[in-house]
Amino acid sequence: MNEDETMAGHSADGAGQPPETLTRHLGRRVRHLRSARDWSLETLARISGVSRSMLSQIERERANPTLAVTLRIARAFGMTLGELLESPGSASRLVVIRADDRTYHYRSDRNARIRTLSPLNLEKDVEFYEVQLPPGGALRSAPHFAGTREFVTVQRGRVRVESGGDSEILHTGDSASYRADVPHALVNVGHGQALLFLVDIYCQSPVSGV
Amino acid sequence: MNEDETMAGHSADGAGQPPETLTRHLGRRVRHLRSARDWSLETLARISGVSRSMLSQIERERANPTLAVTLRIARAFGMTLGELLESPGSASRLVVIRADDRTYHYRSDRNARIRTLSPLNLEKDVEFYEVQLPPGGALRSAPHFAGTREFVTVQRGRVRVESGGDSEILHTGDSASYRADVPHALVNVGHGQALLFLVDIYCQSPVSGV
DNA sequence: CGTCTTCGTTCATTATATTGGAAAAAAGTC
DNA sequence: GACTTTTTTCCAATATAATGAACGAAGACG
Repeated sequence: MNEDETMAGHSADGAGQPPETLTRHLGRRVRHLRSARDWSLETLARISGVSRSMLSQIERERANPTLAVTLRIARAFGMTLGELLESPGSASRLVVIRADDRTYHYRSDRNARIRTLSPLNLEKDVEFYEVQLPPGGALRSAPHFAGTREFVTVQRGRVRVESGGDSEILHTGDSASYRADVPHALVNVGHGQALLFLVDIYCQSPVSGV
Repeated sequence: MNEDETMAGHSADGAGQPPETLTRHLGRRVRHLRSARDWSLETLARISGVSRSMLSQIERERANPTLAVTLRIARAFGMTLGELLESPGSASRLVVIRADDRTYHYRSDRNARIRTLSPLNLEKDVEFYEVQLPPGGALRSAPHFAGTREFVTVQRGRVRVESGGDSEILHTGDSASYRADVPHALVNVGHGQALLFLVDIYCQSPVSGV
């Protein structure tokens, strides 16, 4: 969620990485996946149709393969290209965030109180927040990088949700999804404190296969 | 969220595609993104550092670029490799789900009551649910495809969250994130009704930049 | 131990990606 | 329309991806 400067540190970073890191990641990943299956380079070569040499080079981070070669490798592991190139789910263990853990109180001013419900150490593809808006309080956001969406649900109160030119009033129990790659806002238009749960989604849904 | 048979239709599809389709998709996408910005091949070439010739070939589906070249193009558009290779986000507009809309009441039995908070017509990369568990009620799930994670927050009550071999008790206001690609469960261990908000994440997080 | 097999790396060759400049096509201006 | 400019495509040259065969190391076996 990239709401305002107060949250700058939490925004997804759309900046890339040097190609070296990409091939480094790929190399490590292929090596790991292959080991996990107890396959030799020869076995993977046969299954994937990519030469042992190339696989060896990839694993030693000496290669910059074409998309087609990369896809063949992905398929050999029963994965899409996206799955191969992305991080494995981190060894995500059960991580608990306690109600009183101040680390996750992200913002508390006269406009809004926001508490992060998702761990700070996860990559920022999806974020989860509890948002409390006092009467008249608002959470306004600049557009975010392309494809970003939000889900919100109103647990208490009455809130206007705005996205691009659209807006709607949400009552308690109502939910909404909307684009967050355009200016957007949540405004408490009721008389009491509003309580919202907000999901920010930065990742794109996969193309079939990639 | 793919919890039980009652939700079988909601899982993400990981199937692949032939290389020709990959380069076809890429070609069309690059052409479209470039047009949308009103950039010439020369402009994109300058920004990306990939030759005009290569870009032209890519757009005409004549090229099988390396990962490094593809990444450079993605960056020129301010995207990660994953974003370039994946479908554009659907034309997500503001969509509201009302508290009393029965369409989104997903399950209501003696173990759990679940209401979907995200629209049913979105691709199933992230789903958002309200879950009510009566005392002793439980929501048990089989493992899900690799990389699936969940976030949960307890709005009321006391709940045990289990994932793989781990488990923790969550009190009101507590949150957790955990792997959902292993057997997992949410169990109401308190004396009253528990109210949870649950986020299911099917998409893989991008490698930084990919 | 010696011999054989498997495995990963090296190396030279082949195949193909990528480029820069020229040519052709398209667009813009008068 | 003629002319100029811009854009895209073509083409040959260069760079690099990808290969198959050889090599060296490690492991298995008698």
